[in-house]
Amino acid sequence: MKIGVLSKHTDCKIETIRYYEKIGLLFEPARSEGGYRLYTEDHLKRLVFIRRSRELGFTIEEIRALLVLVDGKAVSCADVNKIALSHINDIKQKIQDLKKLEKTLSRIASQCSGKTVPECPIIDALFDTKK
Amino acid sequence: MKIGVLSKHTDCKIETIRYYEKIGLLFEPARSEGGYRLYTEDHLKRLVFIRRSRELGFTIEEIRALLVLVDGKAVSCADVNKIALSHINDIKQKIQDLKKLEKTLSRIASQCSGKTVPECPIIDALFDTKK
DNA sequence: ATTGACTCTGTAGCTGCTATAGAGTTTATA
DNA sequence: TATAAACTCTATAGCAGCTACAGAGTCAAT
Repeated sequence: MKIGVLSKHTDCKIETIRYYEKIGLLFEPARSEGGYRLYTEDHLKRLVFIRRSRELGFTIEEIRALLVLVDGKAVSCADVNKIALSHINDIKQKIQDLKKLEKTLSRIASQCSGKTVPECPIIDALFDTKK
Repeated sequence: MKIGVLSKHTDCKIETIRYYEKIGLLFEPARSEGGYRLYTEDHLKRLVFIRRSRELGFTIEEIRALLVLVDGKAVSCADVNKIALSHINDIKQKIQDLKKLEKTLSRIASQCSGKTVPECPIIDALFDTKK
């Protein structure tokens, strides 16, 4: 399977596939006589894993850690669970932060009349250090 | 006011202040004989504005747009409101996306026994293209 | 034989900083 | 007054996670 085919199967850009190889997430594939990369089903499976993990917001380093476990003979579910739970906590934290942000911004914006006037409560609020 | 003093007043690293100057958010200040930057109260106010906006998640380009309005003679509250509302919508969208993510991940992780066993439902789920 | 589609490597760009290196300047102390 | 300490200068490279070139070579079909 050439890189373009793999790319279409995984919805992953060709450059990104080469990037994953470069940073060591994907094993180097065999090459054709002319030097084209030739991928196997194993590469496809692995790339699907990587893309799915990225979709779920795992960082490259987290994925690297997961792949070490995958590559190990016996996967320890406890290790995997640890990474996943830590990631879930990160997401929860981000949601909380964003909610707070949205509240603050909405409060500020609600003071705006929307008319074209020389003074603007939003701008004033941004010049202000107080929360 | 030298850059170190401005840095302390605004909780903004020296490198970041120089960076803001380089990308045109901060006006170039006067210089001392030896070439040190000398800031005024206006610079301080403007930097507070930038930092506060960043805290609220505005991007550099959004801040650039806000500053154009600030620098204009009469601030149109309608224009400012437009930028702010668009930003609030971005945040709301991000919250929704993260919530969905968390739900999916939690569902996957809940299937994990946490024991050290050879098979792992989290890993299996990551190998799976289906959501 | 030639066209077109594909792939190759290498490098630079994106956001918003942060962190060096190596030099020069200012201020405080001896 | 000398000198050390603290500060600042410019320029460049690095972070994540890709993406987008340029310029060359390869493969498949006509």
